[in-house]
Amino acid sequence: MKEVAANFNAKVIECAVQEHWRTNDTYATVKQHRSTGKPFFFVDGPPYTTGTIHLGTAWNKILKDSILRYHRMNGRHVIDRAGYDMHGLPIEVKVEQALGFKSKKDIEKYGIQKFIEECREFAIRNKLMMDEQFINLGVWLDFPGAYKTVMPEYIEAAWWTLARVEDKGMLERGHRVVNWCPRCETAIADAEVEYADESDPSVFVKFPLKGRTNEFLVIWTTTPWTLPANVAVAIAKDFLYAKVLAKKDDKETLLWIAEPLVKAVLKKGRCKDFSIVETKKGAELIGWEYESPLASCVPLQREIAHKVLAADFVALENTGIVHIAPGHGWDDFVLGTKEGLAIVCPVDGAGKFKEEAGIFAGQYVRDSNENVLVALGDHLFAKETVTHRYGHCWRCKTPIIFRATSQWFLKISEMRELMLKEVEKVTWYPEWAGSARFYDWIKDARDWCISRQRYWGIPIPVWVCPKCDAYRVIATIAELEERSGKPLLDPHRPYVDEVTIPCTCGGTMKRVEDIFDVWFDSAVASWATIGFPGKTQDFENLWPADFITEGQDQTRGWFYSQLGASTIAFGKAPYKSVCMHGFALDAEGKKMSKSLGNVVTPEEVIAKVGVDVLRLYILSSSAPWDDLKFNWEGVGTINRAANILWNVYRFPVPYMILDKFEPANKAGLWDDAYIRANLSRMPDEDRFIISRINSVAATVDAATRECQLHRATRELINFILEDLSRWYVQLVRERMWIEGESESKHFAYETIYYVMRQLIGLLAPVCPHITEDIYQNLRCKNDPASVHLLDWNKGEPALVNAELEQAVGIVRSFDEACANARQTGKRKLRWPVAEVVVVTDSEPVKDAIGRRLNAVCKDRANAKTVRVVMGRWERIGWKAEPIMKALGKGFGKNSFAVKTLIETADGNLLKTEISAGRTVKLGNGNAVFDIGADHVTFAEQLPPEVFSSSMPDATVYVDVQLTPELEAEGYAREVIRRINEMRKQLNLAVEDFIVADVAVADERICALIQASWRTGIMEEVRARELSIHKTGAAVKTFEMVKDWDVEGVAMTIGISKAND
RNA sequence: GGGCCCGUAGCAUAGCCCGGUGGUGCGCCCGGCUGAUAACCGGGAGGUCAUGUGUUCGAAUCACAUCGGGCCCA
Repeated sequence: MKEVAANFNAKVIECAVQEHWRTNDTYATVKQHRSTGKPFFFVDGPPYTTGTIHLGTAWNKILKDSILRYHRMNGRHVIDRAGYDMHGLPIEVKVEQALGFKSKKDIEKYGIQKFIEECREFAIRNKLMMDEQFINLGVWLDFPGAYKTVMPEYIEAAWWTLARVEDKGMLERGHRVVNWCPRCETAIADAEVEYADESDPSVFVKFPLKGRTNEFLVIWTTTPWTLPANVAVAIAKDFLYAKVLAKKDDKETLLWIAEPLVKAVLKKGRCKDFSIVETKKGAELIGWEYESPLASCVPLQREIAHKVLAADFVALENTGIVHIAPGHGWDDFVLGTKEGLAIVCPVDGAGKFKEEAGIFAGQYVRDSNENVLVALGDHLFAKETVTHRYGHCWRCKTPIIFRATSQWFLKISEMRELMLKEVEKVTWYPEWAGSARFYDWIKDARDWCISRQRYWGIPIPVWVCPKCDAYRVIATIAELEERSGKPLLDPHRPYVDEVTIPCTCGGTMKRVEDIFDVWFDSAVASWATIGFPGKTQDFENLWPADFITEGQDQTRGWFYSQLGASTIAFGKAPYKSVCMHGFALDAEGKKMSKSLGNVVTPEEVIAKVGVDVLRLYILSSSAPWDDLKFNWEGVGTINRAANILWNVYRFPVPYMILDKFEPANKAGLWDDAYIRANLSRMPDEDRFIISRINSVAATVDAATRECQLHRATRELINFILEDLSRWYVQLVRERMWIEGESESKHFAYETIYYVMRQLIGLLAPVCPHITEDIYQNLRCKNDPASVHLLDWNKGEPALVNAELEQAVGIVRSFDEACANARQTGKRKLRWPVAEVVVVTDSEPVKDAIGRRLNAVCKDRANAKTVRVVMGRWERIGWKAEPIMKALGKGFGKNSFAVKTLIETADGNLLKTEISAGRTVKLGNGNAVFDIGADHVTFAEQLPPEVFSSSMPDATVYVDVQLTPELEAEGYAREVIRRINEMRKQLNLAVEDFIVADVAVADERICALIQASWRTGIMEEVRARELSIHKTGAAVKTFEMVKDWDVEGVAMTIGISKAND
């Protein structure tokens, strides 16, 4: 055992521990040690490799690490491969920005090969940076062996999965409306759309009805640019529609609008005069034909037969008539498919109108809105601007458009039922994350568009024959090489694009150009991480995963993508349990964002308080699934708790070293045999703390098993502060100071050693560095080489003593009540008191304070005696207090006399009689009055210099009255304290001797101390010589002389170090 | 507009499932201890339990509505 640094310096400790782990390869040793245990298959949700980690990412890994460390200590062989998500649009966008690119054309010009190599380089660079940051957090995952979505084996897993999807008939090549980013020129998934406020025109447009003059349908839209693609309007069958005669500027028109909305619409069109000509049910409008108001300038529109249809999504909003452009809206598309409408889409991938859009050709759709309105001319009925939530590309923030294109889909909508069933089988922490949140999300799931028209991703392994249109899904690289007859250098674009396969029809199959949605990459992680399909053994033994944990945003992300892919490929969920965690917010509960300037980085926190405190803070301050409001004060509090842990650990070490203490062990291997064997002979405080640490262990174990790390950590912090520091250490101090051999001291050493060993074991998953540092200093020479090699303590019921814990609880309440009463009585703890009396009716209180822990009570209370009185303490008197209101009623003008009688009567006697239900006669000679229960109340009357305070089930009375003996002791204690203070100021060593002189101004006090305490003081301050005398006598020269005011008595104290 | 979660003293949290005096920590003020000491301990003040309505003898707790925050969706 070594001396321990006086100041707790987390950074120094953590650096040293990390270095120790590196040189001893501790992580590998721990894994090796557990390699024969029951497997615990964990899958790391792969963070995306852009830039540095933030507090939320840190939280995520800290949570994972703590839970996995717990399982390792419980003997599990943890599959702990880290993972990284390294493909996809976010990286492409970053690289594009770095290269100053504006569109896909720039990429093509630059060369796809060069471009993807840039992307690869970017991803790898970031991955290495993130490795380092995670390792600095103390996270023990397999980082060198991490799965990376860019590896050929990984890509193969995605390919294999798609082939499997195809086998199940769940892959569909379809011409559908998808979310489209016109900047990235690709389809994006629902999950990639971000909603933000956008300003758009809100317009009401008149569509002329065919064969009628001056009669129109009025529609509403916020996307005028979709009007060139209009093919129909939709109404609701059951709504009532009105034909309105509207007058404006002396012109009359006939307008069809849903009847309840007429007034509002005409107001927007500034028509003051109008009248309803006729009304019809929506059903009667079906089949009406109309013409496009853009027919003259958009050739495409002239070829379309526009008509009125019914649709159930039409709401009683705006005009009640909905513009339908099946090429540019999801509902429109579904309706169009059902009704056999033309799916027109005169917009290209870059969001520009094609030739068929006539005068708008070449214009960017959002820029063309104004031109469309101009072209509408008189058909524009009303126009205003709205700000509404609109979808944006998650990466480049460009407003998305809907566009009908040819894409590849996973038929999720057909899997919903099975997915919902599987969700129910998964254990969710918290329960509602699955049963409510995730369940609702899946209920509404649509088919998943998995194709992207981009470059940096897993190429979709589909080869199509241009001659016969047949396609083939390739499952593995080997299959591709075999069919193509050529080796594959790299399964990425553009290398894979060059590979062709002969078709059975004689044609040559070419790969479709698309790559996978990056969410599909991570969707296959649970089997890709164990090498499937390349290797199958681990898959058969391990899959599905025992546990995953990610943030609440992954409900629609990874929880979902994995479930979808897995349910199609294997018919079941890829995980058995899921813990959903929250987000890291700022102290006000707002999202941390660069623009708000409220971002706190993990580095900042680590720089101030170190990693373990950050870990303990994050895990203890909120439940995993609640959002974390980051708060520096809270961090400070946890740091203080860590500091107290350090002090508690440090406190006995010097004494143990001095005594060459070594805990009882067998051949250098420590266990708790000594504690078990000697427990019954140990002092109560030792048995208490041993019991407590085992109760705590049981609580911590139960909480951790349920992912309730906040409960586990709070329990541990509470134990350190309350039980260890504030209680046990206070009680055990004197035993540490015993010089020479002592069984009592030895018990204390063994106890505190045992408790520290158990405590650091329980704390090791959360604070891996501090506990390792402490363990390395405490371990016996043949003990396991790391705290992380220890077995978990679930709490040993045989060592738990509930009655004792309860008794100590009572004594601690007593302790607090004493302090309270002393404070009221203005008697410092240093000054002894003659007696403390506890009045109670409770047997447990009586037993704890009066018998079992009486010695502790006396010590804590600094009292000569502590005794318990059941029922009533004879020194407590009762004072009768008249109730004047009642006296006035009962005694009229004699009230005042009665009042005096009551006040001067013997309160005790009065109370006894009245409590027994009798009346008491009080008189002053001339008159006698009957006093009953109505007339008086009783107040407790304490003897002089007795002060009380209440505790649960009892009242504590402290008698602070001084006797000469008590006074002498009190002053003696004051002198001792001051001499010791001066010793410290002189920097004397604990074992140094001194000579001292005390001059006291008050003759009586001087005599008191002199008479009984001179020797006592000399012992306590290690004085060779001590003179106590009245002020004024000649004083020798001392190294230090100080004047003191001791409770109003002036003293001059001089001390010097004794020679020799 | 919809789903889920959260709202308790200046700050952070427990209690809510299963209704019966709202605990705790930090900070603040006062005090104690002085061989854990640039540490440690005690006491005190501080609460419309977001708001409103309902159920009930009784609501922080149950129900409904509103407001505010977060995540997700349309």
